[in-house]
Amino acid sequence: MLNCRDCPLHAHDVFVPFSEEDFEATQMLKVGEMQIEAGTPLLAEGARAPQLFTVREGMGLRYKSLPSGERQVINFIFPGDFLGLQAAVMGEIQYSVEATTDMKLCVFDRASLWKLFRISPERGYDLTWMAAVDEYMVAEALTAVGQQDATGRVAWGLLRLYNRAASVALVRKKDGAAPLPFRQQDLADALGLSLVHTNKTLTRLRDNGIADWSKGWLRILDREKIIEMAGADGAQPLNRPFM
Amino acid sequence: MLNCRDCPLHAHDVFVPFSEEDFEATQMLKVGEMQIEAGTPLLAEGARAPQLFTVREGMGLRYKSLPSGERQVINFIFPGDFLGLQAAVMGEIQYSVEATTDMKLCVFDRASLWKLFRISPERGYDLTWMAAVDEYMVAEALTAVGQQDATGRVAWGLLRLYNRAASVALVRKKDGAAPLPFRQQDLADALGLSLVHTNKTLTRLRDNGIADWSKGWLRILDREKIIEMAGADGAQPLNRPFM
DNA sequence: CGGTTGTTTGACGCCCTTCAACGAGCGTGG
DNA sequence: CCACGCTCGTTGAAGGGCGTCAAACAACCG
Repeated sequence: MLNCRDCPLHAHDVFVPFSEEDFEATQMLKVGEMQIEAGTPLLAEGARAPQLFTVREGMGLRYKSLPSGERQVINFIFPGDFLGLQAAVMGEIQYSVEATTDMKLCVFDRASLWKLFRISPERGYDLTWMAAVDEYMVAEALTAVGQQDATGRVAWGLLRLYNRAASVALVRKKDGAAPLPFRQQDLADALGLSLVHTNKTLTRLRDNGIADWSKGWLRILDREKIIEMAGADGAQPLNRPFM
Repeated sequence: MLNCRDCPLHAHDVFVPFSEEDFEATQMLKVGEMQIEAGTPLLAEGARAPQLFTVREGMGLRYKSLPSGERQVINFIFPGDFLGLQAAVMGEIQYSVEATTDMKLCVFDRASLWKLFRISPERGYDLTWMAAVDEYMVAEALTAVGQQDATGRVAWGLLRLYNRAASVALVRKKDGAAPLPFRQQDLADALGLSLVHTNKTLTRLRDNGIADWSKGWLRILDREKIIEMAGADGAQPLNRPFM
């Protein structure tokens, strides 16, 4: 089992460095590792998962389904994301998580989560911080979906995905492209747009030399422009702890 | 200064009861009280507020502004809400909070928040819980705004507002009406709809005997129907701690 | 090579936005 | 006491952005 000290996630600047105590407390909570294949559901709405996960490799989707059968993608999952915290503290899972690519996960015991707060107040603080960052990201999505038109939303979505990929060093050196293993339908469900209109908007962004997402890779061609279209400041993802 | 033991918020079932230690730890962090008038900004985007607030009385809005001048209402503020946690852990405020009615607040010192985790692991755990609940609520809003049409969104918004008011005993006995001091523009900005269309949808709900929001009071006329229209289960707001 | 999944493109229509104007309520000042 | 201005709610008309329907294309796979 990989020692937390050797976790490759520490290499990335977005993540706040661990102290000696952080390593010990985190290691104590870790109960194992897990690998799942692309397409596998990891958490399901309404279920009672006894585990918490940190994503070490791979990407996925977090979404909520409606009675009508549609779904809202709440967030895209990247390495460093911590899954199940909401379920752990609130008692029941309110959303589903699915692996889009193969994933490697670290597994933590949900029942002993509260112990972490006692063993290491610093790590407890970090958990609150992580929850706050999650809320911030969802609130940003809500703002984009609620206030922007289709072009703005797609621009915002691509920029967010690119920045998140870049923050964990997934960008390809030779051409600055980020891997994006999702379907257009996934982006459409995240932005509250129809598949068809999402597709047409992506085509327009490509033709206009703004951004090109094809064959699973995303390149930002005009960063200035897409930031403006996304109604965003150019800020990179905020620093945050991970588990 | 009101002692935490005498806080009227304890009367409501939505809130998890305090233990003896919870009282002590909370009281220790409390530095004062504050009253503000309707219309006053409480927190402003980009600012560095040194304080945290628990709403004891009154209602407000939490929103994010775009460069274009529009705003997305992230959530409506009710008694029991804890404000500024995100700012405290993430370092900078990402949204604004405004009082819609007069408000009474308890004030906590931001700088000593991290101490709380050391003094009382239970309260630290509660803070994470509260942050998770916040994220859950924003995610629900995102789902409504992203996947529902105007009727569904307005139904969802009214139902959410009614339930939140009911959970802190704001419902008027004689006719089951909840006070709703907001403007139609506020609801429109929360749902990503234009003011005009929000108004027309509200009129339709009223004419169809679903819900009646007028003169600042909201009555749910057909609970079954509005739950179905909102694409929600009939679940009441989740139990949660408060500060 | 047929089946499946995902992308692309065109046509059509409606839900919602925008523009515009009026009414209601209320506080202020003459 | 009424006039005036301001905010908020209400209503009608017109136009377009985006959803829906439909079908073809591309890639992959057993």
